[in-house]
Amino acid sequence: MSNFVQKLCAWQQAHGRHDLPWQSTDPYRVWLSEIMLQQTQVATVIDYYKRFLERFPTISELASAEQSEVMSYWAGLGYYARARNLHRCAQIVVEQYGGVFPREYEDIVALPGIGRSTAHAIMAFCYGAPTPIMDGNVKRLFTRYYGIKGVTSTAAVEKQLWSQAEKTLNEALGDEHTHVDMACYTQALMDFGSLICTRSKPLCDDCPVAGSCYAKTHNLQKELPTSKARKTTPTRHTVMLLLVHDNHIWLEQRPQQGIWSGLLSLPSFDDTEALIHYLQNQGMAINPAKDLIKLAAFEHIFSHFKLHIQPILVKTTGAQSLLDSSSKQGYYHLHSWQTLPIPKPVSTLLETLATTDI
DNA sequence: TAGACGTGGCA
DNA sequence: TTGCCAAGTCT
Repeated sequence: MSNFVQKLCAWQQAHGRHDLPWQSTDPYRVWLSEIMLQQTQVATVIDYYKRFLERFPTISELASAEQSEVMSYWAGLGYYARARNLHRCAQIVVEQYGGVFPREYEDIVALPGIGRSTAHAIMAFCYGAPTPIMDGNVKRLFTRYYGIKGVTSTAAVEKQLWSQAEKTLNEALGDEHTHVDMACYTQALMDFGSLICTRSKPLCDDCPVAGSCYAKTHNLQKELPTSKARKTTPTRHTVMLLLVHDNHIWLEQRPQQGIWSGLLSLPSFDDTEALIHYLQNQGMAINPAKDLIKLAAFEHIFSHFKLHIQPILVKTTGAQSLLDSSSKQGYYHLHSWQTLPIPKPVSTLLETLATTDI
C-alpha cells in the first residue's frame, strides 16, 4: 500500500514549496535551515537564514567565528541554545571530519543540537537516505490519517508515530514498482502538514488521501491530534456595568446562547472601551475619567474556566428609561431584585452595592 | 522523563 | 488577555 507515499509525492510536485532558500543537497545549508526551523515558522526563519548564510557562507567560516558574533546573527530567533550548539557543531565538523559534514546516522545524531528527526531530515535531503522524519506536521498528518489517538508528546504515542512512519515508508520502498524520491517525500510531509493538513480547518477538499483518511472518514479532524489536558483553567475577562439611577440598577437579559443564558444580568463587555461605546449609544454624555468608577475586581470559577470580572459603577441623573416588560431590560430597584433570576456572582455584586453607600 | 527553552501567529 | 502551537533537543 504505497499509494500514500506516491500520492503525497505527486501532490508535492504539483503544489508543494519549491523555492525555499535552503532547498538543496548541501548539508551545511540543509543543516542550518533544520536548526533554525526547530519550533520556528518558515516565514520567521527566511530572513534570518539569508543573513546568517551571507555572513557565514561555509562551515569553516562559521567554525572560526567568535561565538558572540554568531549569537548576534541569531538574536531575536529564540531558543539560543540552538545557536551555541550550531557553532560548536561547526567546530566539531571542522576538527573531527575535516570540514565535511558526516554521512552516517550515528555520527550525525551525535552532533550537538541534532536529534533523531533533524538527522533523518539531513540524510533524506542531502543523501536521499530511506529514512523518515517526525515533526509537528508529520504528527498531525499521521494521527489523523491513521487515527492514532493520545497526546503526541508522550513516549508511547511518539513511538507509535515513528513506527508508523517507518512502516509507511518501508512499504513504499519495498514495492519494486515504486520509486521514492526521499527529498521530495520528506518535503511533502512537511509542506502537506503545513498547507493542507493544518491545525484548524484542514483543507480536506484539497487532500489527495482524504478517501483513506481515518479522521476524515470518522469526522474527527478536530479531535486529532489529541490535545493535551490543560493544567490551569483558562481565564476570561469581562467588564460589568453597574448603571445606577436613583436607587435603581440597570439589568438586561443574557443572550440565549452562552453562560447564564436567559438570566438577568448586568451589561457585560470585553473591555472598558466597549462599555463606553455602549453608554454613548444610549445617548449618555460620559467623561470616562470622572464618571467611570472602578470597583474591586473579582473572579468567578466555572467548571471549565475562570471569569475575571471588573465591575464599573456609573451614576446617572439623566432621563430614566422605563422598565420594558417584553425585553425585561430596565431599571430595577436596588432592594427588590432578590427574587429575580440573577447569576450568583452578579447578585453578590449587587448585594455589596446595596449595602454600600453610593 | 517532564520541564525548560524564545518568539510570533492565530483563534 | 489567555492559551495553544510552530521543521525539537537537551537535561
